[in-house]
Amino acid sequence: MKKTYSISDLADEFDITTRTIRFYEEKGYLSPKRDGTRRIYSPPDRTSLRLILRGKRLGLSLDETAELIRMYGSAQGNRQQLEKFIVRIGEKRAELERKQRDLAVMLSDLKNVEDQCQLALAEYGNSMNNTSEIS
Amino acid sequence: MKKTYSISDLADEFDITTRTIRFYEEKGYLSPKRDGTRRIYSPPDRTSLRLILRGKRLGLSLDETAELIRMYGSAQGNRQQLEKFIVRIGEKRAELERKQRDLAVMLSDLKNVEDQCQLALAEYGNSMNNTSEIS
DNA sequence: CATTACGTTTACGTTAACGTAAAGCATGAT
DNA sequence: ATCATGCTTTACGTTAACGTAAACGTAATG
Repeated sequence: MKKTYSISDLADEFDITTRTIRFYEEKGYLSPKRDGTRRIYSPPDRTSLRLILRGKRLGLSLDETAELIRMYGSAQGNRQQLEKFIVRIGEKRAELERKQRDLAVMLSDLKNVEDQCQLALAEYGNSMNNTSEIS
Repeated sequence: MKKTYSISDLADEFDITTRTIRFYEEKGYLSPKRDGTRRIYSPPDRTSLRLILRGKRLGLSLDETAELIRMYGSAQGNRQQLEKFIVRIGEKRAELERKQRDLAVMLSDLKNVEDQCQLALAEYGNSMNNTSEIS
């Protein structure tokens, strides 16, 4: 049950073009196997792609996302390296947590606007009811 | 107490260049008053800039952010317009909520890596203690 | 009064992240 | 056999969001 995917399988699944997938490979963010000349994607390849697209949705650059993906892979090294690594993780987390706060504020603002709209709509509903009662 | 800001006041405060601020104006996302030829920014101008930068951090395009800013301003119009508007708000909210989920997953993944690192570091700490006890 | 600091406009340059098109190979269906 | 389908490489084009530089105005300061 070693499932594999063609390039358009993935393109369809993630709603992107094959050009995009080839571009990611060209830049070194994907390295699928080949069947002759054709690209064969494994489940890990698929996961990498998903992570890339997730980062993209959050406004990370491909390089930033690639760094995160590398981070997921390995928590190894000597003490010095580990300590530096933890600092780096902390920076990334701070960045993501700021995005989280930004998002919370935007969603709250948006909800306020939505409530205002609903109120205005309710007014329309009332006048409609009134006029329909009058007529 | 009608506070105003120069272009470099805002550039310093938000840690961007004056070029960036002029670019936003050139594209119609800001419209400061003028003192002769010099740009004078009001608190609302400053707020607009903050909203733009917030959107940018979340990976929104300037146009998308501008649409959000327009949304904040006005919940008016006839019933048809209000209904369309609410649908549009719902779409935006869905998009932002997806970002929220993406962020939660990334932060969780990052925390796992961090924990692994801490564990590895603790190992180093133990062997250090051991060797120091031995020596 | 020359320098320093801050502002202005105009305009060409740059980078990331793809889009688009051309030209060709392989394979299964009609 | 040829037609459609799906894959390939190569390569030039495009857009957003600024960077960078030139050339200039103005106002305070040593």
